[in-house]
Amino acid sequence: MPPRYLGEFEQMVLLSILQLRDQAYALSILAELDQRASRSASRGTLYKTLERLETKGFLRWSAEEGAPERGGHPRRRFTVTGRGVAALRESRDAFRNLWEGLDGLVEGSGE
Amino acid sequence: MPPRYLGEFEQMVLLSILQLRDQAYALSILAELDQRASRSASRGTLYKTLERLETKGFLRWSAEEGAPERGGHPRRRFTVTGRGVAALRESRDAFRNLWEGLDGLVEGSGE
DNA sequence: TATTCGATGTAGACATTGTCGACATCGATG
DNA sequence: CATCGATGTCGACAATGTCTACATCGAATA
Repeated sequence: MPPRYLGEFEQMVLLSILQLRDQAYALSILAELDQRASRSASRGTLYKTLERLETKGFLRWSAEEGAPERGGHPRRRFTVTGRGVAALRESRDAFRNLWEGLDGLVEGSGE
Repeated sequence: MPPRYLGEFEQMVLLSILQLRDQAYALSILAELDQRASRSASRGTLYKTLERLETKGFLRWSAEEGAPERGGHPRRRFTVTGRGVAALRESRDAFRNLWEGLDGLVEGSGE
């Protein structure tokens, strides 16, 4: 039975792809992650996650068409599948319920 | 160097404790998780997470004082530390930025 | 033209987190 | 005394997070 939930980083990656629309390439995902979530990760880390996410059917990719083809490898463009979006939504809802009413409490004086 | 981020389940556990205020006992945390996030987990899973969270300084616990003392073990009451709250806040902010503007997109027609 | 650089991606290893089931304690009940 | 219920502890293993090599190939450059 495959895992039922998305890990923390997996969610971030999926969300970054969604944000980038048709510009979701590995390197730009890394930049998006860094900008929006102040989260830095190596390319290896990202690719591993991308690979697992694909295996689970949460994302797809296609080699960039009619593109400059500058490197030794064709650049891959990633897109989130419907299942991926659904998983994201479920997780978001769960957290919304868990956070309900806590914002003020958490924003006030600590400890 | 200890890990910088909270895992998905760790966040949920911390949030459940916050929701329960002074009623955060292991079994009630499990119930809270199930009710708010439809997330079920065994006691073993929860205790392991609780133990790791404590090691990282994100939560504390105290044996229930002047209580009925019904079982072989004193019941433990959990509370989130200031560091725990801060970690939660950071994670929440990161996700807020990542979700920015995507709600509509995700709510609409799928795939 | 040989070297280096930049943009990609792959592979393998290992650390952290998520997950359980089995085991143990002890008062209350049958 | 055998069970049950409320607690916790342990040890094993699966899933996720993370990095450092390593490899390719066009372009820029020495």
